[in-house]
Amino acid sequence: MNQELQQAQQTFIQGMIRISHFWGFPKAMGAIYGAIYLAPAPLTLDEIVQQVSVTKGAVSTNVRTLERLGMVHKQLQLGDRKDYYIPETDFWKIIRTVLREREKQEFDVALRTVDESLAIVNSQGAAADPEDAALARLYQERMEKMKSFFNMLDNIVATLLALDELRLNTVQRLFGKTTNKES
Amino acid sequence: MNQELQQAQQTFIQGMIRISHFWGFPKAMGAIYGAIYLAPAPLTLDEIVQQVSVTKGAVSTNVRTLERLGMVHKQLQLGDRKDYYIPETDFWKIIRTVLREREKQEFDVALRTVDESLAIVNSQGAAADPEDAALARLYQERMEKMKSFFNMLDNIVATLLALDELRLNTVQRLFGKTTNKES
DNA sequence: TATAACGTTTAGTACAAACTAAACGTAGTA
DNA sequence: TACTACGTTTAGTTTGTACTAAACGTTATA
Repeated sequence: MNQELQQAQQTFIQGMIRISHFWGFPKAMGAIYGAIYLAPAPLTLDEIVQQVSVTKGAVSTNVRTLERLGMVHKQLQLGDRKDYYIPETDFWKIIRTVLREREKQEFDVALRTVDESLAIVNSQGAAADPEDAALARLYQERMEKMKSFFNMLDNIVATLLALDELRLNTVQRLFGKTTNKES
Repeated sequence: MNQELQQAQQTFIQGMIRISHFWGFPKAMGAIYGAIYLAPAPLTLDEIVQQVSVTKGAVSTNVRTLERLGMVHKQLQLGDRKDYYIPETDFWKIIRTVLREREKQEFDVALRTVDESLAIVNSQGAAADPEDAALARLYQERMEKMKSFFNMLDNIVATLLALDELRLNTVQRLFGKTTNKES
């Protein structure tokens, strides 16, 4: 591989590291995905180790979560103990998997937590102290408001997840045309 | 404040802590927002310190970023050096501000980084080595693909930011009705 | 059966980021 | 003018987490 290509790859990987870090994922994870994404052929664990400078153990764990998120796929061959990794290049598919695996759970937790607090407020009858009663009403109102917001997010995500690839193409047509930032 | 209300508040704040942490914000930030969100009256810095158990310095810095994200608002009174904080309760407004302040920037950075790598690949003429030439083509193809994806995200975010509150009501009507998870 | 080539697990380390405690600057107040 | 009551800044500490290095288990191969 010549000079420019190597530099382009490294720059790209640096970008992936940054993005990964920003979204709260390990930096190595971004680097690894970058390497696999640009590879002309399926990569083995040791090849990844060589390309990004990270130990085998770290690559092993990171590549596993990448696979869990549907960002890479493992390819196995008979009579060969090596694992070969290829990138998932359909980013909409990735987003859907990540939403399902990671965000969805957390949305549900958020919903449940607010609900739990709300249940505590509701559990008490009319408070003796009128000041407490007013506070209880405020709590109910505010918590209900947040709850319905979370519910809405939940519905939006659920809708996204329900979209099949055909409809995603529609999204792409909707937002893809207006390239307002061409270089 | 009676027992149940206090417990409800604490549970709620715990939830905010968790959510904040999940989204990569400081935990104290979530707690502080939770306290302000449930307060029946504007809170001063020292009152916040008392409600969430965090030192004044931490509250000072966290409340500032909360204000920058449009999640709370500072209220000043003449002849009073104290700062009074009230919550922003319009979550769609918050999302728009956060997108603008935080994610938008990062989307742009991501776009630029990929663009930069692409520029390096394009800078070199046809490679001497045919293998390098093939690799260069792959890089171009893959990087272009990611670039257009980022561009699309950028457009979606831009569209969201352009939505005024009137249209957001439409979103709410669209996704708000189907409450599939009532408790 | 020993050896080499895999991926995984684990114990220890390094680092970034959030927090605490305290000093600080400033503006009202006696 | 000293004193008090604020919010902010800073130096130091803590903590969680991602990483390294190395041991490990397993499977193919000589």
